Amino acid sequence: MAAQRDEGDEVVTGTPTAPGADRADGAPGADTAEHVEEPTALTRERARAIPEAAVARLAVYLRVLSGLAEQGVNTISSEELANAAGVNSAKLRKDLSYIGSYGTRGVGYEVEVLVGQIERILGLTRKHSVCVVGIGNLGHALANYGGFPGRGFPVTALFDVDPDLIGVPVGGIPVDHIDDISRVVAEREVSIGVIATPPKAAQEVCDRLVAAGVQCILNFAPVVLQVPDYVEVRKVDLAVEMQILSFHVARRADEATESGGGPDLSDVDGVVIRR
Amino acid sequence: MAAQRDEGDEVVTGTPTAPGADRADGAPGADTAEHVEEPTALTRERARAIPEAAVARLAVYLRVLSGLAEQGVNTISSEELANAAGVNSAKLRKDLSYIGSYGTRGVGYEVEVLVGQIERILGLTRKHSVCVVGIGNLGHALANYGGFPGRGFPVTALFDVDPDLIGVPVGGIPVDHIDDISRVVAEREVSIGVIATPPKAAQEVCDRLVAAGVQCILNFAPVVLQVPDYVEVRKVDLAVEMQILSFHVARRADEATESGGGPDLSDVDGVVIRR
DNA sequence: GCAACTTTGTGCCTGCGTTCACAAGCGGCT
DNA sequence: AGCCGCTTGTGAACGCAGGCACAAAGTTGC
Ligand SMILES: NC(=O)c1ccc[n+]([C@@H]2O[C@H](COP(=O)([O-])OP(=O)(O)OC[C@H]3O[C@@H](n4cnc5c(N)ncnc54)[C@H](O)[C@@H]3O)[C@@H](O)[C@H]2O)c1
Ligand SMILES: NC(=O)c1ccc[n+]([C@@H]2O[C@H](COP(=O)([O-])OP(=O)(O)OC[C@H]3O[C@@H](n4cnc5c(N)ncnc54)[C@H](O)[C@@H]3O)[C@@H](O)[C@H]2O)c1
Repeated sequence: MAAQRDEGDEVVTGTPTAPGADRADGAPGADTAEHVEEPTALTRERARAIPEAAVARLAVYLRVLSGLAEQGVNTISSEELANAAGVNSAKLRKDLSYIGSYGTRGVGYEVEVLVGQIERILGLTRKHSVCVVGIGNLGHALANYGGFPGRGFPVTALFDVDPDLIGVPVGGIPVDHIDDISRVVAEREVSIGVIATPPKAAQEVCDRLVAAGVQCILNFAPVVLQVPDYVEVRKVDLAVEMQILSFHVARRADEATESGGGPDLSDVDGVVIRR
Repeated sequence: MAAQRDEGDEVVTGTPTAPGADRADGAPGADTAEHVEEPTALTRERARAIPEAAVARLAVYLRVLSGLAEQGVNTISSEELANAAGVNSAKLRKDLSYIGSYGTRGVGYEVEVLVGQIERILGLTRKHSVCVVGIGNLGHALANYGGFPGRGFPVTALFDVDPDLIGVPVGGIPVDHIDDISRVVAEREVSIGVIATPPKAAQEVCDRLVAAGVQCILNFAPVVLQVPDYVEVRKVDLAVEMQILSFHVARRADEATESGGGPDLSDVDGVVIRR
């Protein structure tokens, strides 16, 4: 594991991890003892010193930066970039500091350098082959979408169970039967699986993907998938998004109601306070 | 009057989340009866005190509970429900406690009651009319999707600029021209707008939605939208999701490398350091 | 070469969200 | 009726993320 270091040499001095993260109290859990990890082990295991929230933002910065690069912009300050990305500039600088120090004080960041570094951290220097399972409404849209290949995520395999779809090319790629998933996934070195099947089939499809060796899954079906620890799942749940928006609508209506007598809805209050 | 300005000046557009989070609600439980406070104020405050993360989970619980209700399940414990929803049971109980105390100690929660209460909090007792702008690949999928109406989010309007699409029904609804957006949105009382146009058109479409009175937006285009404070935006960014997965792939490969000590290994590395 | 200015990188504080652990409450069993 | 075991609801601790503010570090101008 020798410390391999890239061109960027310097290495950020660790960040978080307070040394004295020991448990203060003396009373360990009564029931489940579990295992407590200790700093050293934890340190290595958690090579992910980068908070996931920061990773998500890095992806956004990357997009903004790519756009700037195309426009011929060479350097940009944290203030400007933060503005374009819709975040606080201090947060942006902190996010960037997780990946190293690539800025020049008094000047800003070199767009190209930042693009390169973020891509490196996000693992975009490799291509990540993607497969889509369930070529219905959504699956078709995904297969036809041109935005993925351009960003290093070529869709290389499509699966379904519908006999009418098997063999038919969608977005240039012929649909394979789900039963061939293991073989095809191995052949095309698929590393990310996208689930766009009806909810009922999602868990089974997920299991098959995992069995085929896929360790990263993006799930569009509105179900909670059960997977082994080593598999990473992200979900896109439109119904949940809608409901969150609905919650805000309700909140807003609630506040408005307060001043003006609302129509009939009376149930809004009563949220209550019981204790 | 839209009050929407673009990048030109620094609008700042406050942080995306938590608009006026200055509240330092002090007494959550308030079991001390002595300090009497006005129910109204507290009610409202209480309501808005639900963390957004909890709202998102409530939506998930709701789905699980709805499924259980259909299966004829009457009661369920926090442990079971937490399991089904993929969260920690303590967290689940705390989430539920935000909306009131509807459980029975020693027994659990009555499914129907919980469903009703969560729906109330999420504002699902009203229908929220949805419009989709940009009827391309994704827009078609969304328009054809049957899952929204069933959950209280009927899609009632579709917009595009492509003359070939105008008037053509998709999923039973004829596509209107974007220029008619204000009128149509008002007529059909649209409260949620979905943006599925190419990135370049997204900000403009967003501005039009806002001008038309839509205060909740779900954005699929990979751009950071600028909106007035009172508008709630949620985004679904597939590229970002992919990149987060990619990050995990890279990290994993990194860890593997560590033990194996691969010779050539590519560039992925040096992600972190810490000491 | 020095001073004034700009912008980064980060220590520190604050606040939120998560998790633990347990008293309180409820039903059932004896 | 009273006890026992189960499950809720929540106070409290903890850890992480966000944001401020400033020293460090670099640039530009004189
Ligand atoms: N269409 C949307 O806009 C939309 C929006 C939000 C969520 N979703 C979710 O995405 C998923 C797909 O939606 P859709 O509208 O494309 O559905 P769809 O019914 O149009 O397509 C589903 C496809 O999956 C295939 N399929 C079924 N079982 C399968 C299996 N075991 N293995 C492989 N393929 C299988 C079907 O043959 C079909 O082609 C659903 O879970 C839906 O809830 C869709
Ligand atoms: N298709 C996917 O699976 C997918 C996946 C991720 C993200 N996205 C994003 O979703 C958006 C839509 O993707 P798509 O594949 O459906 O694109 P698309 O090109 O198929 O469709 C875009 C539609 O928007 C319409 N349009 C263009 N300008 C408009 C305007 N000013 N007002 C109204 N309508 C306008 C076009 O006429 C077209 O019908 C894009 O931003 C894309 O990046 C799509």
